[in-house]
Formats: sequence, structure tokens, C-alpha cells
Amino acid sequence: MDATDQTSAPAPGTEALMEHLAHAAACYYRSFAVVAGGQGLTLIQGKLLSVLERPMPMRGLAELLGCDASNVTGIVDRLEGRGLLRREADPADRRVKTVRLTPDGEAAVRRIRAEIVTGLPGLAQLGAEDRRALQGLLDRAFPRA
Amino acid sequence: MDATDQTSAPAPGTEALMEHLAHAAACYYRSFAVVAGGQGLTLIQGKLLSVLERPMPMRGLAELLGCDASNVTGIVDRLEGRGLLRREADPADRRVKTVRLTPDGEAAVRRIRAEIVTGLPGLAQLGAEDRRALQGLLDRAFPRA
DNA sequence: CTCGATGATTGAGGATGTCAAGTAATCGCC
DNA sequence: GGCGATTACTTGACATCCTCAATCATCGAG
Repeated sequence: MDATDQTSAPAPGTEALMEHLAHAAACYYRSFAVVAGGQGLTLIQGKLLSVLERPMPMRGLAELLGCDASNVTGIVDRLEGRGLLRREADPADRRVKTVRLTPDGEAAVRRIRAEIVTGLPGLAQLGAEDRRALQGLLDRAFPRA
Repeated sequence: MDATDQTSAPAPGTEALMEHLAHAAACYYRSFAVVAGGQGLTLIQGKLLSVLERPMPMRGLAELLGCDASNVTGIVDRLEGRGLLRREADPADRRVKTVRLTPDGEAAVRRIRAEIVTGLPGLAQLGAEDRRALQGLLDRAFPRA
């Protein structure tokens, strides 16, 4: 609806597609926040725990979460204070601290994974065919590496 | 990859689909944050402005953003201090303050909308057919009302 | 061994978020 | 009209998130 869209409007609906995407992302994060909140966790705390299926150094967490390393220090502090994860020394490099979920932390992640689906009823109603299609499209729209 | 997946695996790929969704949402918000940051705005400030295509009371903003009304007060304070929006009195209800974008605010929103696409190159490469399919699937997975 | 780079932490400072309390105005009901 | 309940917004207190600059310890290359 503007003058010079010649640069970036080769196909119709880009604007609308972005809005749908924004809505989907908002729904996902809202549900995640509610589920995490049910465990007394903030969204970012839940995200950090979810990412820790395998132990990982602080640095790796910062990159995965897309924030500064000093930020991770504080978040891990609070989660460690609650006994949901531990900092372990890396024998190969004494600068590195490997972060690992405790059994309590693993239980929290399992609960989050289980509940996040129920918070998104529309997703659960998609048939197997639609799920495959959606997953494939997301994979192409947001490639992994 | 654990013992008892029988409890929550009614359909194939639910777990994987959630991961793809998480990845897509993370990509979208990361790009949005970068674009907003380019204007000296935080993610939530950019979101609030984007939502203001039509003027809206504070209450409506709080509901749309999914946060407490007192939180909106602070965010709107900062944006008003920068001249990106205004608070107007509602003649029909003197309790209500209607928030409206200034021309500068509208320009900021236009810039964000224009740049957000370039931050998601995978999306731009989707053909018209795929975009329609993706939009339709998102619409069913995350219904509007 | 020395020097530069890296992993993690700390402290300062701003932004976000919730909750409880308070003010002002509206609405429902008599 | 008048009165209580509700609603819209703000304020203050407080925890969390987030970035930046600086620091310390360690690693790796020359």
C-alpha cells in the first residue's frame, strides 16, 4: 500500500505473512511463559533449562540464548540456587564451567515440555499431514545452520 | 530419546514440531530485536509501536502485549519522552488515555516493517505457493480469536 | 616464557515485569 | 440524585533481565 515497493514485493502477502508469524511467535512465547510461570520460573529461565538437554559451558548458553555472557551468569546463579542445575569444572579447560541439569531440573523440563502442548490447542488439532507440511515450511523459512 | 515416550507421543513429530516452532519464534524475535535496536528501541518498545496502527487505550495495549497495565505506563512514558507517541484524553471517558503514534512514531514503524523482512532471508526465498500454505497452516495452528 | 585471546564474573545502570495501593471517573442500582 | 462497586491509569517497591566496561584466571601460539 505504499509507493515504491518494487524492491521487496515480488510476491503477494509478505506483509500479511509477517503478521501471522508475529502472532504465532507471540502465542508460542505466551504459552511458554505461562507454563514456566506455573513452575515458578520466568520465560528465560525455562528456555535456559530446556536448552540444557546436554551439559554445556556458559559461553554456549549465551550464544544459544543470544545474550551477553554476563547475563547468563545471573540466570544460572538463580537456577543453581534453586537446585535445578549445577556448575561443574571442565577438566580439559579450567576456565570453562560446564552447566548440567540436576534431576529436579530434568523434571522441570519434562513438565514444561508436557504442558506447552496443552497451551496450544490449535497445534494439537493439526493432522499428521499438516504437521509434516508445517515443519517442512518452517525448516525452509528458518534454516537451522 | 528416553524410556517412556508412550505417554505423550500420540502423533508422530509433536516433539520435533515444537522444536521447529521454538526455533522459528526465536529467529523472528531475534531479528525483530536487532531491527528495533537499530532504531535505539528495545524489542518491547518496537512491538508496542507496531501494535499502534490505530490509536488504542493503555488497557488495550496491556492486553495485546500480555502484561500488566502498570508496565505499559513505563514503556509508554519512555516512548512519549522520545516523541514517538502521544497520550490523548478520551472525550467519552475521562479515565481513558488514548495512545496515538506521532509522525516520527509512524516512520519508525515503517522502518521496522521494511527491515524485518531482510533479517529473515529464508522467508523471502519462499515462493508464493509456500507462503500461502505457511500462512494457512499458521492460521489454523494459532487461530486469531 | 611472554603475549594476546578466551571463559567467566563483577558492578553500574537502564529496562522490563509483577504486585499492592491509591486516585479519578464511570456504571448500576435504588 | 446519590452511593457502592468497578474500571483505567498511575505510583512505589522490588526482583529480574540485559548490556557494557573492567577484572581475573587460564589457554595457546610463537
